[in-house]
Amino acid sequence: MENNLAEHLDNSLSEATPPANSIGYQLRHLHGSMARTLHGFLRNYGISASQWGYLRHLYFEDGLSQRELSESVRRQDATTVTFLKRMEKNGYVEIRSDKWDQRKNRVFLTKSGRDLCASLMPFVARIDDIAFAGFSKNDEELFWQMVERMRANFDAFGSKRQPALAAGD
Amino acid sequence: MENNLAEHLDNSLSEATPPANSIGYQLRHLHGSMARTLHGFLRNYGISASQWGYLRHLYFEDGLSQRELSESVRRQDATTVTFLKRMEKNGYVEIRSDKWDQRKNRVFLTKSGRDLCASLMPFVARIDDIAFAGFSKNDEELFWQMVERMRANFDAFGSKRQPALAAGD
DNA sequence: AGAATATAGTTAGAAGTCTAATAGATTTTA
DNA sequence: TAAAATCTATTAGACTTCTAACTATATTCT
Repeated sequence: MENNLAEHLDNSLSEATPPANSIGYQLRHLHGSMARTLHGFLRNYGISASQWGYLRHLYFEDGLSQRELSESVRRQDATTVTFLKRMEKNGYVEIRSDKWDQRKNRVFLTKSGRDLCASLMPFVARIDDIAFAGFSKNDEELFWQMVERMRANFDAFGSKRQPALAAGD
Repeated sequence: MENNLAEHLDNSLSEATPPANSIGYQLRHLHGSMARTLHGFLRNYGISASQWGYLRHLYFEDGLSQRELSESVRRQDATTVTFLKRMEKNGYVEIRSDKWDQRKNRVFLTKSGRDLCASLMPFVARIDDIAFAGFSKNDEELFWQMVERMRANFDAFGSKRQPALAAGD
């Protein structure tokens, strides 16, 4: 992949793009299909895809503060509060106030939460197998690189952002 | 890309996958970065990314029934109702009852809605330029193929679905 | 024609997410 | 040390989306 960002952007204040050709539409569509499949796996356990994201992270690393957890799963602090309330009520997580810093809460997976994750994990892992079915090892690797590259492109654009489109132009 | 779906799935009731390696996490992350960028473009116009999806579709094809519109943008009928109420109030769309079938409404973009789309379109089109910056034409093409393939994989799995994981296993 | 079925759109209610404002705890600075 | 700034979590309110139940209209079948 060559890196010709500037040029690439310049020669294309492009023409109108039909929806189905846009990255936004396609990404959303793909994400939707994936989420539906995941939801199918989790439905019977009363766990949403979003909750699964939290639980899985805690399965690999718990004892995080709420802030750290939020960042790990890329959601806002406020969203995490909602998640924790529900999962604590269900007995899957436990929240203990940090010993040295009274502001912080530490989030732990309970035995019950850990067991749940362990039993679900192999099934959920199939999501990835389904996604990449028919991909060569090489293509799979390439796909990850592309996704990484693309995300970096957006993030780079976001940080050195132009002074925002004026409204009414 | 070879098509060895069945085999691929069989030899992998895989081990636990760390979050950051999962397609779910990565897709959501990428989609989030993209959506934030899009939101930045639209913010000053008081249009959400979701609304943009509807408007853009109508820009290319209006006169659809609500049902058809919902399917086009892959949202539920109920969601479309919410969208239409707001956009009609803002004067961007107009709803006329179908002449031959009283159940149906036909959705049209107003002059004002069409102008808005036209002025936003070139900016929003940059989203795709940003996404693919640094990609060769070939890589871009490959990426689309992979996305298409992946989505097909999920859809295929969804339709011939197993009798759903029993709860409590 | 009249009853049963199907289709289009709406409403109600729940869940998930975000932003902005707030309260409490800790650290920095004057 | 006291005041100011910063950090952590929470609350309040908005928005988007979904599912399920409902209403109105059309179509099909006997």
